[in-house]
Amino acid sequence: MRIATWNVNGIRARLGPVTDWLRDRAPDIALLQEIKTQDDGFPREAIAALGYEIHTHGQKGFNGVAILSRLPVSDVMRGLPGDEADGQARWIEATVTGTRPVRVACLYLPNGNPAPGPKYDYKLAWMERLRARARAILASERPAVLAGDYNVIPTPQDARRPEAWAQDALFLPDSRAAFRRLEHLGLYDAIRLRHPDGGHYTFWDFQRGAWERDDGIRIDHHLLTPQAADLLTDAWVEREMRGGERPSDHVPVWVQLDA
DNA sequence: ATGGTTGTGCGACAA
Repeated sequence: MRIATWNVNGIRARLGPVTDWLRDRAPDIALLQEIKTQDDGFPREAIAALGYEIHTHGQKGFNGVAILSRLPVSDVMRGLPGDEADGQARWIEATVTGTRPVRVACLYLPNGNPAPGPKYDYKLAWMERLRARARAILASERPAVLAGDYNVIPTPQDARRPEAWAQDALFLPDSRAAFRRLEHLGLYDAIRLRHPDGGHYTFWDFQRGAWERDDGIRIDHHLLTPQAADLLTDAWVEREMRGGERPSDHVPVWVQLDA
């Protein structure tokens, strides 16, 4: 079972690249963030025609997440629990069954800039809700993958120029500490497990020639329960997608599980 | 210090 997460930065603007990618790379499961459309605006036909079941949690103009799967999907849950008043579409979760069932969550963690301020407060509160949900998923003692745009640079080796991010919500000490708290529950960062060398950036800003300078950061992650980590056979970043036609500012990040 | 770019949707705002 191969699972890819990709912040597409607008599914309608990216429909060509996304359908080409689904056809060429054929992920079993694709977890998309920032679809930037309501559910009824999602281009279902073009993607369903490639053999994918589609489950969306959309929002007008901003945010929005989706699960695309060539394998059977069950028990879909929309919205991160813990705040009934939160209307932002940043979480969808489901069970996908290959040779065995895997619980998969697709998340778009708040950016949090500018920090300090209400947006940063929302980010940290959201991460605390994520921790509660992760704890419940871990308690099932089953294979589960929590993947998406975490908007957190976990360590200095995850940025080409860490000093440039010192005051940014993606790298502030409280953001990194909250990410570590997730890991300390017993979740494993798949790219870190397979590639402890650093680099492996997943995002390059559209501005200032960031891609041409390889001025990247690693903010898109797969966090695995121990039962999923036991099944992990590979993890990689599809870096070359950033140089393609009409790219997103993020690239796909993959895991392969023996499941 | 500022401005640089992209997407949504048509004026800002988010990133």
